[in-house]
Amino acid sequence: MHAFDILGDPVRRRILELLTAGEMPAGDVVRSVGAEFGITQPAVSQHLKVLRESGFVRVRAAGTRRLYSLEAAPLRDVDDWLDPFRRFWAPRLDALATEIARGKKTRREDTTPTPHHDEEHP
Amino acid sequence: MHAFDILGDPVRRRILELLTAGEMPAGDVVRSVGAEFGITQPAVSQHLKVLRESGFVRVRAAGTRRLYSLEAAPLRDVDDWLDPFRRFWAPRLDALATEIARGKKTRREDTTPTPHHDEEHP
DNA sequence: GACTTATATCAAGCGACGCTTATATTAATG
DNA sequence: CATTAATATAAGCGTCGCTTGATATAAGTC
Repeated sequence: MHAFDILGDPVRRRILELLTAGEMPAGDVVRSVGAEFGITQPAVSQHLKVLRESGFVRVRAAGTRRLYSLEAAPLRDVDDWLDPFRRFWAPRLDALATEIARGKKTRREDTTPTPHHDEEHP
Repeated sequence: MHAFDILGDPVRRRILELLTAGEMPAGDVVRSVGAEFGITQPAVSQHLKVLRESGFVRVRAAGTRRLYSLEAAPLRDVDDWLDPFRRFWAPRLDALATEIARGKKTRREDTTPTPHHDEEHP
């Protein structure tokens, strides 16, 4: 299942946002998200499973609790996918800043951008 | 329909990637994507419709042709959604660089990040 | 104006996904 | 050891999105 399919679901997006605050037991996620979306415990648990199997989150057992935490990699992939599109709104010049900011490997030999659509119709 | 739902489909993602090269007639998209995914003209046309109605692309008529081009806004929204997660992989320090790079409006009063999971259970 | 080209729309089928209820599993607790 | 708490799994069902085949629209061409 592709990363974007995972993020297609609002419940899953919300779960990821929640985990931004740090590790959290499944029960807390269930209460929070369950209340917000009006869905049951199994429903949330299944979303957690999807997030687990797609590598978006990690689990750690603590007694009967399951502590979930964010896993950066898949989201980073999404971020990378966005890369070719950034030039459509990034102010230019900052190309370098972006490189630095996002810790780029190599990419881009600075071909003149040519943003889309150039009216020349008669 | 949420931006991530739009991007959930691989055909639509490919179309957007194609349009990265600039404005392109529907027919070209049909041939390119159609061949790559083995789908018909109506299929592609409907994906274009979805992209149109969700604001990911813009159309311009030129005779019987329809010239499609990228629209940055929705992708930018996705980029913005990723923001709270960036600290999970961005090397820190670059916070400033990122701001510059991504042309941030205001956001973030620089609260100490505190990346996830902090064990303190009794 | 008939014909072709380019593209959109419609109707229908199918499959996948998410939700629910019920139940299983495993750990803590008395 | 029986019971409760926390979480996961199973089975069934409805819905929704994707694709196809057929058709509509509209602009160029002869």
